[in-house]
Amino acid sequence: MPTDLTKKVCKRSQKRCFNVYLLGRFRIPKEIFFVTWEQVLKMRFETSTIKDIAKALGLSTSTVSRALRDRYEISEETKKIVLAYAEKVNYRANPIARSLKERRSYSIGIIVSEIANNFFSQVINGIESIAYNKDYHVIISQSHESYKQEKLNVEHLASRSIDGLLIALSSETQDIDYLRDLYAKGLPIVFFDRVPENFETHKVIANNFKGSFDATEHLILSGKRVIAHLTNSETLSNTKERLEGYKAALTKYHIEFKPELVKYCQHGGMHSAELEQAVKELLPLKPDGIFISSDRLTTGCILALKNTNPEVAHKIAIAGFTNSNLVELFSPSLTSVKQPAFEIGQVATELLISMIEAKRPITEFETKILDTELVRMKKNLGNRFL
Amino acid sequence: MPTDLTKKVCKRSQKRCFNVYLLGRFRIPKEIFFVTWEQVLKMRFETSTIKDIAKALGLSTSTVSRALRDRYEISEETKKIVLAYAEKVNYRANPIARSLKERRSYSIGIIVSEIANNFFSQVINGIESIAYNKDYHVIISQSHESYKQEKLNVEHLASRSIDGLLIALSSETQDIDYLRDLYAKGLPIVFFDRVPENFETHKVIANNFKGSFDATEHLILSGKRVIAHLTNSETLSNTKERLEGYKAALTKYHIEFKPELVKYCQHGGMHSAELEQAVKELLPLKPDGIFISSDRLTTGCILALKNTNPEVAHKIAIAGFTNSNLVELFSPSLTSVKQPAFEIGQVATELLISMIEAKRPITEFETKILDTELVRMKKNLGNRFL
DNA sequence: ATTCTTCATGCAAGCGATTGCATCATTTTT
DNA sequence: AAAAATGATGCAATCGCTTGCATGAAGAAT
Repeated sequence: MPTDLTKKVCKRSQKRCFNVYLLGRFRIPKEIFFVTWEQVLKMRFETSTIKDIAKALGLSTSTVSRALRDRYEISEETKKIVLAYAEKVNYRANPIARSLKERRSYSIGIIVSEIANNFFSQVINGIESIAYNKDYHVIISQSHESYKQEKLNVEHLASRSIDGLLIALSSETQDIDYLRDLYAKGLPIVFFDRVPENFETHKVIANNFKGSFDATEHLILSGKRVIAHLTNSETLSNTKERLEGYKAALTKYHIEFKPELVKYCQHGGMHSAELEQAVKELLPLKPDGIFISSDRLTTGCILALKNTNPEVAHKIAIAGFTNSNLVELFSPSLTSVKQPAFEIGQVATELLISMIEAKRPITEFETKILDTELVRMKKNLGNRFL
Repeated sequence: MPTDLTKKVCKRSQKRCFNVYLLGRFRIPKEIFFVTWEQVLKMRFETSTIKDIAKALGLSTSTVSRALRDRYEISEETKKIVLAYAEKVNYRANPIARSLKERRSYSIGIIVSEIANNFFSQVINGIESIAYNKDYHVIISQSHESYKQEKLNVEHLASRSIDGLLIALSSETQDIDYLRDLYAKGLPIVFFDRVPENFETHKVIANNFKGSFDATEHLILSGKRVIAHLTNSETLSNTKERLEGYKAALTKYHIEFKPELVKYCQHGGMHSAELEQAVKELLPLKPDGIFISSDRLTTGCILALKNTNPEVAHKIAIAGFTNSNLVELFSPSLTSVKQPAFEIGQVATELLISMIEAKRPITEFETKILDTELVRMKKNLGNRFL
């Protein structure tokens, strides 16, 4: 790629010729330019390689490689020399070369709907805490709750040779055959938060049933009787589980379950119109409490309430899943169900890495269920500042 | 790595022997196991390579490679055949191999303090929007406002052969020599939001001066006269610029600048104690307005106010930098300065990619300044629901 | 007809690291 | 003393892809 060279233009086709390099009118010895360009490339990140060390120490590259990896074949003495020299020249193994040779990249892919979502960013922190310790890198992608985007990202990651995948499905996703394909080809996958049925692998979720039960029960115990339920796409695993928790609490207190009080949001609250519509449909039923089943929906619903019906916004008790650390700032205030996001990330990562590093195919899979925490609304606070 | 083999234990040293493989008591022909293991590795991600295509089509790998890359040397006919076949077998170039050969990875590193911060997650969305289009991958790392972590992450990324780096410095960072080193070695770097002085490269920032001026002026025009300023680490570029904007607004309205009304938070509000301390020191000065200069500080300060001095929290007017999309939910409500986060990400990425792909060293650098937006508090809303 | 261009393709050398096996000197065992 | 085992190291192939250059055929220019 000798940019200093004029390439001759072919008279016939008017395209640039190849194999013919001109400097002015003279054919020139290419070496001059090639060497220059090569040097430029070499200079860029002039890091020492195993070869350099080998040459400097009068050893072979294999010996150096083995010494660096602390293999038993190499004598202690040699190891010491190699290690010392490597340290001196600040040698870093080229991870790309290693990946090529070892057919793995020491990186794991993460797919979440939005990193801006508190729950997911906390999960990611959990993932990183484990991954970095075990010397894995993480590559984060966002699906923005779109199936198409999700699939694209996963395939992009797969082509980048990730060693494993951690994924929370988008609210749109129904068809996970593309994941099955990759899984069948040997890509370890661990699902978290939003997990599919009929997919035999490790999964990590919050105790959605209990979280919902607790939140709903809390509303009931505060005297609410007409409790609506605003929730995510019907297809998501946690939507179902949370609905069950809600129902169970109603049952326990002998409150009749009314399907019309349940509203699903296909896009998980990505569009505010969706939420406003749901709120609009719900209000005529005069709910005195709403239980909301996801982070984005919770904040979105309060916003929608405030925007469309400010006069009732403060009269309806709200309990919802959210990992926002700003809940205390919200007005109207609410009771929140916090998922153990950080831990979910940690556990999922541990499972994934165990799969990646397993010597032989795994046949036993677990679904880990971690408890949620109910953070009750500070009652007085809520009123004092109203 | 033939795991099916028992390695004989050396009687002398009690270590496992090498070069000697046993199956039960018999020395066995190693090939059997090696082949098996190789096959397992092969099977994992059984993707077709250029070699496979070449063999199937009776061409050389060079021709296939060139055809796939649409080089002019190859005839249209051959290209068509190769492309069709590649499509058929769903060929994907191995990016690792390509990276090794080309000495670049087609990925760019991002360092932010927290992805959970709305500003940064929006920046990241902007970065992705450009990067993915140009076929670059992004790798996100968080410094958590720690210098040590930041340096570690940058070096980790660099060793992963990123092609370029987008970075917003942590609030702790003072010494950027490690970045200078990498830059000198040829790593393109673009700074955004928190940029260093004396570093000749592209930078992208918000118009911090004007943003601060506007916010402060807004407070003044609402009748406030004792306006405190809560801000980030004194060393950050935007801290200085925002302070200047604040001062300029005071000057314009003939309000005396009082240094004691300015409080710096070294850790950018990562520790709530830091904020509570600042609030505690500020309140005795009886401010009737506070201008806060960063996302995390803004929310953190309101929280601290509410927690420590709920009785005054609603009496002090607050204006602050924040990109939170939940501002409308906050109580007390506030006036916010929104940075053009998405655009900052886009512009920074475009600049970075232009550096990466530049044919020759760049000597002219730009600092792009994008305008902020002032979102005024909804006055009635603020009161009606109090 | 001869020489020069133009086109199309293949050869082979890397990129940096890993690793099976050969080699050889040195024990240890029989 | 001969045979076997051990210990330390090097050779060379390989991962998948890119690319400078050689090659050889066909067409154009002289």
